Amino acid sequence: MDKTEQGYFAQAVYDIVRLVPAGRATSYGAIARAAGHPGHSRLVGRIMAVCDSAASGIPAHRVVNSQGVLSAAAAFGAPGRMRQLLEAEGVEVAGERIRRWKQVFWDPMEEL
DNA sequence: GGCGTGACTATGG
DNA sequence: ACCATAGCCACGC
Repeated sequence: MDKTEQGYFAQAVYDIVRLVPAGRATSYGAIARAAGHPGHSRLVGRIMAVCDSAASGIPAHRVVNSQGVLSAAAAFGAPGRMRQLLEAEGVEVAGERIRRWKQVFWDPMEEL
């Protein structure tokens, strides 16, 4: 995957994240698949790490790992910030994990 | 080019 | 439910 292709991929990733409804969340792997690049979940993570959600308006807090764990928590400045954003939308979080993950999970593929 | 690293995932104990 | 292992892929040194 060359630099240019990654640019388009990054755009696709951001577009998909913007579609995630408040109160729901999706995973890196699900996004990678929906963007047409299964197997690039780590790349999705790297892309999200530089998205600057505060300035871009991208709801990055609605992206967690395949188990519903807030693996990106450390990137939201103050500890507990990501969790706070989720709970403000009605998502219950126990420790670092989203409760009733199976129900909260939102699959981008089902919206196409 | 080798090697460690990371906002990942699936599988097995 | 928790931990280890093994694929995975792009980056930086």
